Amino acid sequence: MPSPDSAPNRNTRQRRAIRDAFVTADRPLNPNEVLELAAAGHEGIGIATVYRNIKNLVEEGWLTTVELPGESARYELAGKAHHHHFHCKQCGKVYELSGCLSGFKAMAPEGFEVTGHEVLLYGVCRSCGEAR
Amino acid sequence: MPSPDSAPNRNTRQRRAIRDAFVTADRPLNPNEVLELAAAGHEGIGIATVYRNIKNLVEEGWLTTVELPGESARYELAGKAHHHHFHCKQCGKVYELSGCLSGFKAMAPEGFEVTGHEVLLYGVCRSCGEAR
DNA sequence: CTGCGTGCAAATGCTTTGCAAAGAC
DNA sequence: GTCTTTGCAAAGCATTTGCACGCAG
Repeated sequence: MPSPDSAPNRNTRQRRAIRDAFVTADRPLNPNEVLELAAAGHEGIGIATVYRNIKNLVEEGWLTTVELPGESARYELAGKAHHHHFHCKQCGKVYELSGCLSGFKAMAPEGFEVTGHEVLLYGVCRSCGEAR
Repeated sequence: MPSPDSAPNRNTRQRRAIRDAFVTADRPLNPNEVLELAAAGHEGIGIATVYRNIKNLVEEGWLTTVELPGESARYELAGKAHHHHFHCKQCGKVYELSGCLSGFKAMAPEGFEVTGHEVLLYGVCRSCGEAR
């Protein structure tokens, strides 16, 4: 065992399909969405494989976890600029927002050190709004 | 069935214990914390009963749900003013904040209707910061 | 008394894991 | 050929539900 880390990480058909799903979708996906997207073009792919690869890609730093209150975890491509998300109450999809607000540190009481924040907007996305 | 709603809602020892737990703790609790707190002074109480009563109290409007990313749902007394939460990375406790920011609507793209938002601050709370 | 509420255990849904077989290199 | 990855099915957890008994009203 030379280097302590360095996962071999073979380039299988399934792993390729999963990565493609994220690149193509370009929005946070949960394991189930990944399964559907990855299984779409290709033949069958197991849900366990999806979970294993996602965990793997997160450890590699290729994906980051997006946790929304009350939802199961989703994942998106890592390396994007600081951003937050919009959750459509109608279709359930999650979109990425750009930009952010400042002044969060002022919300905490004295003596509390703020090291990060999370913002989530709820509402109706454009396609759902137009459809109504 | 005269009135369509109006749950009879009997005042049992267990329900009293659960309500006490929330009043005493005065911070968001998850079902497991409720179980421990409610079971503390009194004799045994079932986890199923905790879940059933929490769901009940939420429907009644006595509790509201507090969903934190990556955590199981917590609940707190309803009727408080609009506020957000602070999650201490050290001790894991969740605190209530007062105040809020404005300008969230501007974060969404055109065509997206924003009906609500959620803010969560992460960091180190006062007691953990002092202890260091 | 009359039923609602409780407790237990079984059911459920999502995620993880064990193991033998298939595939990457 | 060797060693990782897959697929299936079983195991784990947290939460929910069915059912018979117990307690509140």
